[in-house]
Amino acid sequence: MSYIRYDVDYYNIQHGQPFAVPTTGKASETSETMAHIPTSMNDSIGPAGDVPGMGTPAFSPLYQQIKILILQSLQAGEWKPGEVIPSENELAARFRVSQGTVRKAIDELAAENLLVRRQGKGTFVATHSAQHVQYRFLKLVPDSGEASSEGPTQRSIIDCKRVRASADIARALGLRAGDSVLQVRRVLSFGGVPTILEDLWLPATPFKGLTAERLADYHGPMYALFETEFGVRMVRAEEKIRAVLPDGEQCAWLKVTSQTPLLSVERVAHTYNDVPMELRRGLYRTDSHHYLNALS
Amino acid sequence: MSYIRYDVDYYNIQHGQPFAVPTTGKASETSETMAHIPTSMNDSIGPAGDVPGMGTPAFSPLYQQIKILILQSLQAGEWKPGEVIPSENELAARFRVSQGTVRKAIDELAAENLLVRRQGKGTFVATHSAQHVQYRFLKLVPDSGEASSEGPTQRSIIDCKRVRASADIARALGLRAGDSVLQVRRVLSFGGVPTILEDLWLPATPFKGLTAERLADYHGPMYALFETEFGVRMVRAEEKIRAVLPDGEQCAWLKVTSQTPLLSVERVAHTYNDVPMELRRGLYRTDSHHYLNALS
DNA sequence: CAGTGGTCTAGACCACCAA
DNA sequence: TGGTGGTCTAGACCACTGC
Repeated sequence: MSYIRYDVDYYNIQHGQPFAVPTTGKASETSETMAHIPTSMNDSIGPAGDVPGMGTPAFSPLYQQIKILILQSLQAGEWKPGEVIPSENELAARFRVSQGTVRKAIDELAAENLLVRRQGKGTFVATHSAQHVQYRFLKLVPDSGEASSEGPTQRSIIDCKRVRASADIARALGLRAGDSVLQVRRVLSFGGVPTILEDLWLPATPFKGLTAERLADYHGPMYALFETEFGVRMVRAEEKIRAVLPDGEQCAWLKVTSQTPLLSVERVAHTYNDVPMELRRGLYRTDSHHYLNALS
Repeated sequence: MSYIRYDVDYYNIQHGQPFAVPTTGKASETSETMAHIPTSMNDSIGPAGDVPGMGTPAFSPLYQQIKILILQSLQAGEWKPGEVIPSENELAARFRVSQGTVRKAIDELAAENLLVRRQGKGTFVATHSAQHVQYRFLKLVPDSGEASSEGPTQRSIIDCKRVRASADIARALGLRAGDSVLQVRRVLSFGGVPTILEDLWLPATPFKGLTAERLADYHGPMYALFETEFGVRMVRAEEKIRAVLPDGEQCAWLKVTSQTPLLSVERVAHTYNDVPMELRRGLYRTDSHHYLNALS
């Protein structure tokens, strides 16, 4: 019951007292920072399935609330990918909590790969541009040796057009069938061998202005382009993998026969708050590469 | 170098009384906690872990050392799968560190799925037997609905024999070619449809006494059997996935044509300390199932 | 009710980095 | 040298579980 005090939203809604107060007293009585929390974050706080009014305390630890506040700042673009965020002490002062509580919030965000800590330097917003995390979502690796030993990666954009979403594409992206989406097709080649054929669909609104030319001109991961040009940061994804045989057109692009089994990889990528922002259907040749997955 | 004072006294580990001791004077004067270590234990202390001549890259935080100690107890079977381990306070007393340090060690072990915390009850050794974590390593899921909606899972052991390891199997298991291994073949069917054909190889020594009959009699995940009958706990694994076409025998077992593309999933599973203990080659039908992978 | 894990705080010191 | 994250401690209180 007394822990309710730590739940910013809940308390805010019910009593209009918009800040967290330690039960052991002695904390300051005013908090400007907590005061401008938008009430729109109701939906994302607390354990799911909690129905207010029935005495169920929507208990959410302080550090979780801090985590959400940081998440909102990330989402709002207060700190951009690759930039430093304020130090733990600064954030602690801003949120009127101890440094240890901020630390725990950042720990979780770092564990989810949204932030990257660097001792002595600060905490940075994760990016798809950084050299050592390029192609974070691509699990296809060469059978032998390092990625660099196979020669350069070539990207060629085949197509980028505006189409109406079919039912399944709309469903995956949280749109309505017929809504406008961008459809991109490209081929990735490793050491001159076409290895990946991808079709991807993006909601037209956030990606307004994306063209095949811009895609072709950009050197670096596509997700890095999305970050810098459209402010869309892919944060999480899930893939459904099957074995398939290619149709005639696919054979041509990948230069394989119609009897060559391929991996079909359907990926849905999400931004913050699990909002789906991309559907991608890839065909992977696995004659000299394999999909590598770690289980733990 | 200065942090070496936190290094654990390995002499005492051997005698069942592991604890951390200060080895440099400077900090221990200001550390009351460390100061109340009985002097009777201090006299057995050497310059622990400090390798003369080389630099000192051997910096390991206290909680990492505690983590290793807990790991060793797990490995030694001091606590068995499904059992509770001592409470944080008990472990803190045993290792002569604060409860918070033990907590951080356990946090990491829980993040690696070696331990499971349950508020109010204790911390438990993870197991493959538990209902809600069954088939932790199996990522093949039905295309629609829940696993239970597809009818029962049938396991049939086709074969279990002792063979000499080929070069590649020996390499994967850290053995020498020609070493004795157990080879098991089985089929998993879902709702009557044969879906997974697996060959797996186990080092013969730790699995001495495993027979097809024992495998067939056991109801539950194979990894649970390994735990309870052979004391081998699989903790981590990695899979290499390809698309392939089956040969004649494989077609027969899976009841598919030779033109049906299948997922080839090669898994190496490891026990504690990353020791490989199983090589498994699976063929998955993906006509009504798919391999589901979460990226983050 | 006692015991367990979970949260929060405060303060100290260490390792790392850049200026 | 000062600032940042990283480690460690101590003590308080809360939430959950089972007797």
